[in-house]
Amino acid sequence: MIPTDLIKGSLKTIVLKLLKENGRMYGYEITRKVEELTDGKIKLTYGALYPVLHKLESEGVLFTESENFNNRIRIYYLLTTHGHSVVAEKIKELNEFIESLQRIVDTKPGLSYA
Amino acid sequence: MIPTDLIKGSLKTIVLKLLKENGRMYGYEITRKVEELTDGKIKLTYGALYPVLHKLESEGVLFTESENFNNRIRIYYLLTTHGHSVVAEKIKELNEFIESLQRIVDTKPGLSYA
DNA sequence: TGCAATATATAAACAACTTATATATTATAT
DNA sequence: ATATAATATATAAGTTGTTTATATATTGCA
Repeated sequence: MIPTDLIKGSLKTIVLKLLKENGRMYGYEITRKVEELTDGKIKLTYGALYPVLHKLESEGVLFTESENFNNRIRIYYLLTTHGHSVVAEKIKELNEFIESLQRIVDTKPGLSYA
Repeated sequence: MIPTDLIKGSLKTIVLKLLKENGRMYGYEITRKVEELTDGKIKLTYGALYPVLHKLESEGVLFTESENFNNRIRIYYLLTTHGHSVVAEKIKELNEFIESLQRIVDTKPGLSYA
């Protein structure tokens, strides 16, 4: 419903925010959660999600815990100590972004009816 | 202040919304207006803005009017008839996106304090 | 005289995402 | 029995889009 190009830049922050909230999550779970929170309006693709998770891991923002669940491997992602401070900053930026977008979109369409 | 990667996907919609609002604008004016509306938090780069404007023109969403102002050429961009219906759709999508982001960011950080 | 602001534009390099593909298990429906 | 959907992770090629650097030119201010 919401075109993917709108979501692009926010993907990293969304992932970090969810991990902060839920302690630890695996990839598939993250996509489900985002769909649930947005009534199916935002659907993350794995081709975008996994590279982001791997990159955040290589940057020391996340670390993983592998577990066996019903003969399937589940890779949980968790925030590192450093990751916790990164999330706080990212969420602040996202809030500023949301505010800025609202100011742009909410401006009245001219006072033509006044 | 707001990292550019957050803005990326919304650039097109922001430009279209401003053109709808102001009738016609030139590139430099668009960057000024966005800075003004967001207290300097969003700064568009020309390397991103002009390709977007040119693409929208080639798609028939915008058309241009060149004028001479103080010996400088100003290229005004305006919405075509088709462009007007595109903007309406884009703004709707952006509003849905903003709502979705808010739902993700506003969820309580666990009921750990309840 | 030089710097900042105004004004548009392109190109090379880089980053990021989409689409397609591969693999494997479990549950549900037919 | 068999097929399909859901669960689950991952990579690669191709495409798209952005950053950074660069070019050009005028006006106003110090």
